[in-house]
Order: sequence, then structure tokens, then C-alpha cells
Amino acid sequence: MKQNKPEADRLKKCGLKNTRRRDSVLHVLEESSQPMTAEQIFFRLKSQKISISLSTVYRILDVLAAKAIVLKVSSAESGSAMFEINRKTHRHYLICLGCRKMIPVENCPLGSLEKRLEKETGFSVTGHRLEIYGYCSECKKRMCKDAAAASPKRPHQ
Amino acid sequence: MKQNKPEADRLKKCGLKNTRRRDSVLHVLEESSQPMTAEQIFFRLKSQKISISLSTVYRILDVLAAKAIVLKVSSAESGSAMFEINRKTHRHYLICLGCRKMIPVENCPLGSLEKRLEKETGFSVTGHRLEIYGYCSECKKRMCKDAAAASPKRPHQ
DNA sequence: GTAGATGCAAAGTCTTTGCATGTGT
DNA sequence: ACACATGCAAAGACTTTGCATCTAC
Repeated sequence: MKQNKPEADRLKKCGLKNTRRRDSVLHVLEESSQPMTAEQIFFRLKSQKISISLSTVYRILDVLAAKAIVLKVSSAESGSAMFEINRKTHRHYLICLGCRKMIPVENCPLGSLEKRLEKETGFSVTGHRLEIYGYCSECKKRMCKDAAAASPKRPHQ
Repeated sequence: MKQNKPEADRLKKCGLKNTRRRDSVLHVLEESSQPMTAEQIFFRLKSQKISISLSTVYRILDVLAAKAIVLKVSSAESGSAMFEINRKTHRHYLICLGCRKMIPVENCPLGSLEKRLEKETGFSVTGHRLEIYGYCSECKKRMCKDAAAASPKRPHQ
């Protein structure tokens, strides 16, 4: 009897073939508490002895993003696109400029602002992106040692 | 007597040589009500009969960004980095998914959220990025004709 | 005159694509 | 069996870099 993994179900529900690669990519993203780049996913899979090519990772992420199973949440500071599983819950991140860690923030305070803007401008809001930059407590500790020698990229504002 | 253009002053104040290219890039950005890509700046200059190479545009933008005279405000949806003059006023944008227009929003409601998060997480906030996606009134009109045939890229959430 | 700015071409990084082969249904 | 998924290599888009030349100071 075939064991129905949740990844497989999720793929089938969206009319996507259930393949080992898709399954695995989805699994890696589900395990991750943070968004990942295509390359990170690729190496994670490699370390799990799952052979896959980087272009396939990109193609799978495309398909999954088209079905909104994953979200492209590219932090604009990082050179490359980042992907996370779509957990349905609306989520934002604290992004550490020291270690690039992305810490989820539960709260989203933007609903009322958006309503006001729609009235004022005639614009129809379909979504938003909010990223908060700074340094996590660990990196702050490290900075005492390293001094402020290394100058990290500065985000907007 | 040398006419001191504001661009020239701005460069000198930051210890940067006042060159025709830097001057012009800065001027283009000052004239623009919206962030621009390096390529857009390049072509704007071309149309003004100012010869410059694209790599120089990038290099100038790097220098200016390092001095925080311009800000890299790359919308994560667009493939390429966007730059705007640093007007000092904290600003966010409504980004139209139809025509990529970026409409400034005057209000920033994030100060109190940031303070709360710093307390809760030990994270030091240095800045943030907020982009609101949707369709401007013009594109909404156009959509009635085109129907929902073309499916634009979907932003986060 | 000198440090730094610029142009050009080449290289680099991230991502997409074409085509032949492999695989799920 | 067939449509579609995958690997590989090549191409593409955007950006950076090396080096020779030019320019602001």
C-alpha cells in the first residue's frame, strides 16, 4: 500500500505530477523555518543524497510558485531570490544584516493603512512586502569583538 | 565665475570629485519622481546627448549609495536594482503590478511596531522596507478591456 | 602631477531555456 | 503510450571588474 506523504497530496491537489524531486524540494522547504535560495535547497538535497540539478530546482520552484504552494520572498538585499513554503499565515521577517537570518514576525499592522490608501489614491492593493532590517542578538555580541570594521550593506533607510 | 550647481555641492560635501557623469546621474535622479534602474538612467542620459557607459552608471550609483546620497530601493519583483535620490524623508511606495509605476506613500506606520519587536526579540532594528503591491487606477481601467487574460507576477501574499 | 574617474571588453553571478532522455500516470 | 519532468550545457539578464586612458584638483 502506497504511503501518502503530505507533500505528494499537496502536489496532486494542484494537478502536479508527484515526482521525487518536487516532493523533496517541498519537503526541504517545509522543514525550513526560513526562506531559502535555490542553491541552498540544491545543496540541502545533495547532502541528503538526492541527486538533482540546479535548473530543476529553479523549474520546480517556478511551478510551485505559480500554484502559490511556495512564495518568492526575495529579500531585496540579497543577490538571489528566496523561497518559502506558503504557510497561508501572513508573515513578515526581521532580517539580520550580520548573518542574513530571517526571523518571523507574527504581527502585521498594515491592514488599516492599506484601506486608507485605497480610498485616497484609487489604487487597488493586492499585497505587500515588509522587511525589517537590523542585527540579531547574536550578531550584536559578535560585533563587540569584531568592532564596526566590516561595513555591511545598508538597507533602505 | 563658476556656477555652483546643487549637484556639484552635494558631491563635494561628501568628498567626491565633481565630474560631468556624476553630476548628470545625480541630476537625472533628482528630476525623477520615481526610482530608476541603472539602464533607465543610462538611456535618459543618452537622450540628453550625455555620453556615458553603463558600467560607469553602475559605478557612480555604487559610490553615491555608499555615501547614502542615493538609495538602492530595488523592488523585489523587478529583476533589476532601482535607485532613488535620498530625500531624507522616510518613504514607501505603492507599486503597480500593471505598469511598474511606484507611487510614493507619505505615511510610515512602523515606528511603534519596531520598538515593540526590539523589546520582544533583542533584535536591533536599523531600517525597514515596505512595498505595497496592486494596480493603479489607470491599469484597473485597462484591465476591463484586456480581461484577466494576462496573469501578472504575484507578489508576496 | 597624481589620485581617482571613465570606457570598453571580459568575466561573474543568478536564472532561464533548448533539446535529448527519463518517468509518472 | 504519452505528456510532462529532468539533466546538461548553453544562453540570457544584470552587474562587477581589469586595465588602459583621461580628467579634476
